[in-house]
Amino acid sequence: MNMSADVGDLVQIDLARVRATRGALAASDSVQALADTFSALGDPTRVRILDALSHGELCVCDLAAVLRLSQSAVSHQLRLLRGLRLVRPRRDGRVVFYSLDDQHIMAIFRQTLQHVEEGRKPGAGVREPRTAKRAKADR
Amino acid sequence: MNMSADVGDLVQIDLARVRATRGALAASDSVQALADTFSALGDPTRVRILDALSHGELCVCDLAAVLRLSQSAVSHQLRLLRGLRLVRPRRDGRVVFYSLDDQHIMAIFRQTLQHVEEGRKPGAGVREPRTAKRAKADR
DNA sequence: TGTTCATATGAGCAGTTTCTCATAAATTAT
DNA sequence: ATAATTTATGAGAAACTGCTCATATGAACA
Repeated sequence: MNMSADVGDLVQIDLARVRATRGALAASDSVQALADTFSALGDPTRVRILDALSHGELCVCDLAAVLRLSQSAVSHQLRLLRGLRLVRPRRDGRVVFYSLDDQHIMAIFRQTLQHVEEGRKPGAGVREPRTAKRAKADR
Repeated sequence: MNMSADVGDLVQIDLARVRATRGALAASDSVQALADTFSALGDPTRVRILDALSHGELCVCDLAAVLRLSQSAVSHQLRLLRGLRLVRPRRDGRVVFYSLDDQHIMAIFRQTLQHVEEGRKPGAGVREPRTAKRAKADR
């Protein structure tokens, strides 16, 4: 284990800037919360679930049909999304309807899509066609 | 392999709603792009990198010092973020400075934090303290 | 009460991820 | 050129993810 750049190692580190930046960092609570949430959004299946629900509530059963996934897979994912309050259940008899729990999410989708589109613009040629994530993507 | 709810299985599926919703789903390109991007944001280390860079550009070396990570780890993560055009490199001699490549990201961070805060509000008691993601979180 | 339908959950496998170590590549200075 | 410094990358280990299968739980109805 060699943390390489513990401030103090005599590398060419701009100590002033390092300390200043450190002082301005977000609380680790916030960092963790952000990562948890994005992590939940960082899966095609869950994006599709949220996208589907954005058009209105659906029961687990219909949701599975819409996305052509097994009921079990959908249920597992819903539990995760529920835990992060991204979706909300409403029981009606033996059926459970799910809906988006927070309109922020769709706004975030929109903005993120904007970021993505931004990249496909004429100007700057794409340096690296995103090989890294593609792996997971094409699974 | 039992896709359970292929439309046609005679379960209690609302065929009309299923088909309607299907027609309104986002293109799989967009879904994939969203998932790829969120996936990149869904890791504490990368969130911290972006947060640090949001205060101004930093060379790899300083960034590693700020976050107390190895140079190698930072470099690997930067490659990933670069691939998704979340950060951009600028070479100056043998040093490479990285900066945020898109202001959208900080806006997305802000909105996502809003979502998170929303949950900590007085009203609705937290049903499930986010056990699922905690695992990864506490790694 | 017992059966049926809808949803939830536990276990386990196959594929990914992220880190570390070792080493290559790039750039400046001697 | 050679050495020194900074960044990039490949390989491999340990941990994590998302799916399926099997089964439990919950609600409605005979």
